[in-house]
Amino acid sequence: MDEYTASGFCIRASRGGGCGGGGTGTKCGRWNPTSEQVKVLTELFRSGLRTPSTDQIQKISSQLSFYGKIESKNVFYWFQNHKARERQKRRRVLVDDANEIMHLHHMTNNLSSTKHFGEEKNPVSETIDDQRVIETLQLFPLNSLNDADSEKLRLFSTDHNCKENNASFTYNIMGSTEMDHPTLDLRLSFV
Amino acid sequence: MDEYTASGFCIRASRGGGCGGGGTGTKCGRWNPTSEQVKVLTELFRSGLRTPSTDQIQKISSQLSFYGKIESKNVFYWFQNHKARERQKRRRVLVDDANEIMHLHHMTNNLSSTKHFGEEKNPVSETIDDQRVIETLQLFPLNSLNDADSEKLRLFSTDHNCKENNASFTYNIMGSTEMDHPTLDLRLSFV
DNA sequence: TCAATATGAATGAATG
DNA sequence: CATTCATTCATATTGA
Repeated sequence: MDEYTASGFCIRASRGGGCGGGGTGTKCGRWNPTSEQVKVLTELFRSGLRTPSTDQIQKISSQLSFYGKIESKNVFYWFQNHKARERQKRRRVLVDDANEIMHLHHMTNNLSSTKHFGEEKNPVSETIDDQRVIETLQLFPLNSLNDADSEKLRLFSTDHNCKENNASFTYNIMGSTEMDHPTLDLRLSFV
Repeated sequence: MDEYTASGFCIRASRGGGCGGGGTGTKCGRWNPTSEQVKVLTELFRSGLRTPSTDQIQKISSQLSFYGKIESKNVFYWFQNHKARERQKRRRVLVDDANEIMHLHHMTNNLSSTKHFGEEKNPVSETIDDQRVIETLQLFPLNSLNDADSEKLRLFSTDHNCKENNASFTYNIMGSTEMDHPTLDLRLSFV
């Protein structure tokens, strides 16, 4: 459940508060890496370092302290976060790309080449002409779900045969008083 | 032009805002959610969804891409931000209430000792009296960690005494064009 | 035009 | 290693 872990309180004082001592004018609170520090860390990461050992962390921290205040734990966390986030990013990008391809597939199937005009768009990547894609999708008539879209039909069907089959993500037309779009079936989201 | 009057000192080079690395637009523009997308997300949130799992995020994103360009990342951030900001708001309200109660407390203390209600702290949350907790924690020595964290102890609380111990520094001046600082000898890091 | 605000994006620091 | 939270940065939007 939403048990709030009785944990981390951020104990930070306000800006410029105590934190005492600091000769380098370091702000109390969390580590604020210097651009040089980030540069070096990134370089290390790029060179293949992922999970530095304690010794390596110590050394790196020691060296990076040349550019500003730093602790070993900062280095440790930096690598942890960097690694995790790169992994996340990769995962999400992959899925997103798959989705986009699916959408483009649908689009081209539906529109059937009514877009020759303006074709001089740079085909470098699918990300360049975002606007166009967005417009296209937005203009895409929601009612034009003809039988060709078997998949979409299935997705948008108010059918409720997907009780425990979490594999299928179904829509559930809500009251539809003036809802011009299908809504997510929230029940499935809490499985 | 970019005069940051109050906060200023944004010395960090390109952290954060960078449009690097396969972001949404891949150009510096950030995701601009459609009203339908926002509507659906808000509905999900209102229905109790706070931290969707990765799968849920991907599904939501996939479905919302029907209304416009969107990435999993956007859904992820949306929920993070929404949740955090609701929490912020609530916390502020709580603090305000606490202050008010304190005021009332003072007043009623002067008047009489009628403070029977409100005595039982609701165990729901530990954040009721932030001020008090914060003060306590700040005074807390922070050394009282149990041996369960021996590993972390060894790593975290040992150094950060970045003195002039540069004897062990190993510099490797790279033939960089305008590198005004010494660089880490990466070879040391991979031993 | 320029502020204040809302909000998308990022990241440091944890926790399990 | 994954997930989460607090905080901060940056920008789009909006109001005066």
